[in-house]
Amino acid sequence: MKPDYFKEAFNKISDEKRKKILDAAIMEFSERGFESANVNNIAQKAGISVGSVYKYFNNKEDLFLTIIHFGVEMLKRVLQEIMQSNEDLESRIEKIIRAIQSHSRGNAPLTRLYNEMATENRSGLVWKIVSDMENATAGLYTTFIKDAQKAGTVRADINANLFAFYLDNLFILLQFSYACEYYKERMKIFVGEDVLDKDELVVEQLMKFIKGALFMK
Amino acid sequence: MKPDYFKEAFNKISDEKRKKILDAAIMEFSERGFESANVNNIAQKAGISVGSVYKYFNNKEDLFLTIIHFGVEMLKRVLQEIMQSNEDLESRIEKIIRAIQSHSRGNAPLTRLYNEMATENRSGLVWKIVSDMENATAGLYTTFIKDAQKAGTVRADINANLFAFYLDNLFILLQFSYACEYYKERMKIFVGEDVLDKDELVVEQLMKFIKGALFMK
Amino acid sequence: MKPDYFKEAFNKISDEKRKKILDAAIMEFSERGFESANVNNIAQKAGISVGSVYKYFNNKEDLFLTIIHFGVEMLKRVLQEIMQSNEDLESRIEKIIRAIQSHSRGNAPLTRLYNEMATENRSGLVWKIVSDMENATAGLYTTFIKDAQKAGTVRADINANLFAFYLDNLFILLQFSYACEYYKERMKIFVGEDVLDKDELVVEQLMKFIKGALFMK
Amino acid sequence: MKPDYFKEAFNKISDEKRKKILDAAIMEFSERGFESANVNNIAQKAGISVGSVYKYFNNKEDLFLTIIHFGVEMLKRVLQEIMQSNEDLESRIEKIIRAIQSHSRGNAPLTRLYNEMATENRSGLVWKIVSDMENATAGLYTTFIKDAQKAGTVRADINANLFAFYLDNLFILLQFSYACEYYKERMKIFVGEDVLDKDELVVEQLMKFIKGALFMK
DNA sequence: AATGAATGAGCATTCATTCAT
DNA sequence: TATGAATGAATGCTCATTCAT
Repeated sequence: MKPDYFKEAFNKISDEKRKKILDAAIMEFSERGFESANVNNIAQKAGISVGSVYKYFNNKEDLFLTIIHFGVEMLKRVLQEIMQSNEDLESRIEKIIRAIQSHSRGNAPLTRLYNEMATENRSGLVWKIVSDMENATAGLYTTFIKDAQKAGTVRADINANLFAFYLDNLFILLQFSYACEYYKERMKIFVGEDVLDKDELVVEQLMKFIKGALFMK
Repeated sequence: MKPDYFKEAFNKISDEKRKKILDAAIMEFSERGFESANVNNIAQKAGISVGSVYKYFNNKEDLFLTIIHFGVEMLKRVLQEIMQSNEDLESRIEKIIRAIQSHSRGNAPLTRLYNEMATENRSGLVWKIVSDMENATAGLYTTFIKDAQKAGTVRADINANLFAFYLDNLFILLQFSYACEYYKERMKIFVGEDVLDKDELVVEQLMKFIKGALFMK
Repeated sequence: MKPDYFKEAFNKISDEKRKKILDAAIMEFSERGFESANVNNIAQKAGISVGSVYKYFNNKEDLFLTIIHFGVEMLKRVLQEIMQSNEDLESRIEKIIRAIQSHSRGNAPLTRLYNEMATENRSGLVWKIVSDMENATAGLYTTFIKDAQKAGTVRADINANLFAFYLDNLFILLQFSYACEYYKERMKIFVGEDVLDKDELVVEQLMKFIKGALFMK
Repeated sequence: MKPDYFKEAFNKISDEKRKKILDAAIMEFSERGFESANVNNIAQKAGISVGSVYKYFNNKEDLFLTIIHFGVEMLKRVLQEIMQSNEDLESRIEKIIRAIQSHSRGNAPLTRLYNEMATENRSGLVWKIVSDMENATAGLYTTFIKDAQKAGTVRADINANLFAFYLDNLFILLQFSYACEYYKERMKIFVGEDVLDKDELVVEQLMKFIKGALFMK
């Protein structure tokens, strides 16, 4: 019933303090990776003592999981906002792409963490946190595609589950391409050094790619 | 002129020994990540002494880079083989997808390493190794799409660079989905627990997705 | 402005603890030399953890430099006390000789360190610490000799700088002869096995040697 | 009966090879000290294999002792040559001073080794090698002084043993001052930056110092 | 509740020495 | 006899975690 990875004490502190701790941890983990991240550093950056960190979290891993949880919740909110609107699938997809551009740029460290986490050799625990978001996402995308198939806008000869999967794959790598050094460089190689100044082109072409894949002609 | 990250001595040992060392390192690095990987463990698994490891490599990082280099070369070879065939774009894409399925399953640790590496906070060095493969891939895909556009099989109203990019994005995440725990779980959520037994379906649907995106109707 | 080679934390601990650490380090370094000295040993001897050693000092070298600094400061104090007295040159020299006898015996490990340090292949850093003491000593001796030349007690036909140098050379080797195994054995060969029980004779004869060299007849 | 620290095999190799090995060892030991000296390096510099080093010497320490032995023998020869001449004490002392200047400059690494060795925390073994030279030196100096006392050139009111000791102390530190970085810097502080260009002055003043100490007026 | 000094297990790396060839 | 690849014990240093204040 307490799906959290922090102790009661972390709930009781001021929002400001909590934010400072989360921000410090996000920066440290995203800059140095889980192993190299230094708990003492995080405490210092957050302006609290190490002792306090361990009053709020059982260990380094739980602090990491809390951050992940926090990031996932933020992403969830962004997605839900888009998904709750009453537009057609095409508009929603375009909105998601634009949201990815602004969110992964504005929350680059958090996005890098998502990449980090997917690598992490502690997947088991991480998975518990992320799975329900993936579940939600998967369900939503699949449902929308199925609905659109019934409505006749999306072609009927495709497997909605797999198409939802491929769609989300495109979204995930786009996210990384705006936030993670490695994928950013890779995108530049594919598209050109100035790709980061051509958001509109990226959206337009990705929409063409997806529409071609999904929709009736 | 010496693009390698190992010492002369590593060249002189038997192929069998070299393989044992590379395998041990691949396992350790892919299982635990760069930081947590233990050089003494690698030596033990490889059946040699730590001292020998340092006779072959200057340090842990160089051992890691050698592994990456090795993995990249292997991937290159797989791709080149496919690309040099004289088939049309559609067949080639299908071949790539099938190659991804078998290669990322057969070389899961190596593939996990690719994910690991893209995360690594030592991107600078890693990038030097991987960038030329990315360059080659990007060039090839883009050229093929442009040629197909001229030939009239691929629609003319798209930006070849970006489409090549999206295509490769799909490939990369497919790779991870067969090799990395996290992405494997995610794929199961999207497609179903038995997805790993449905390779043919995955290929067929991905082909539909891509063909819809690329080709004329 | 902070001419010290230790961290703030080393200032904050109790005098007793600080002394235990310095003593342990002096013993280890003087017994085994810089390279062979074992930081873990020092920690154990001092009754603290290795981690603490590194809370107090950035590294082994800084610990060594701190010890040297400490030894130099102690020597400085001994010399200054003697030099500030209002006696004539002859009395002062005799006092120095006696001070050397008691100080190098009472602080043998520290004195051995001085020898060690003069050898050390890290002279650069060490020199920064010791040079100001050497400067002070050189200046003092030279000035005193010049003054005595003006006063007519020391002969006028000598170069004060060089005579000060030779004087200090005698002092330094006397120091080593009471503290370092090698030089102690050598002294026994020159003077006899019982030389360590004949402090008065050593003083008396060294005074004769120096007075003959310096003073008018 | 075999007062050497090397194996038979070292006797059998060519003079040239032996010299290369000794030179390489002298350089390495004097540059880096006993602990930091690297046997593999020495072998490489000498153009032989490590295996061979261990064919010639039982271990690193014996190699070190052999070097010391070699250095001592060389010094002995220099001294004996001077001492066998038929001059008076004063001339001989001057000759020794000049010999120190040229020898410690010409064989700086060897001289540094002498300093190194006196520090070494393996004094026991070292002492066995050096003691007979010290014995010889001590005996010679003392005898000469006693003879000169009988002849009436050196004052009768001094202890020949102690004066010989002080004399040799001056010689030893002069040696170091020309060969060891630390003592060289110290000499510059006492005498001036250009002291190394003023050999004549150094001799002249040291002669004055010693003559004042020893001789009748 | 908060602090931060203290702990000590853990790991990368070096190098004297051995021994199969 | 000579080689040099192989060994593995040894050690400086880091950092997650604890706990006395």
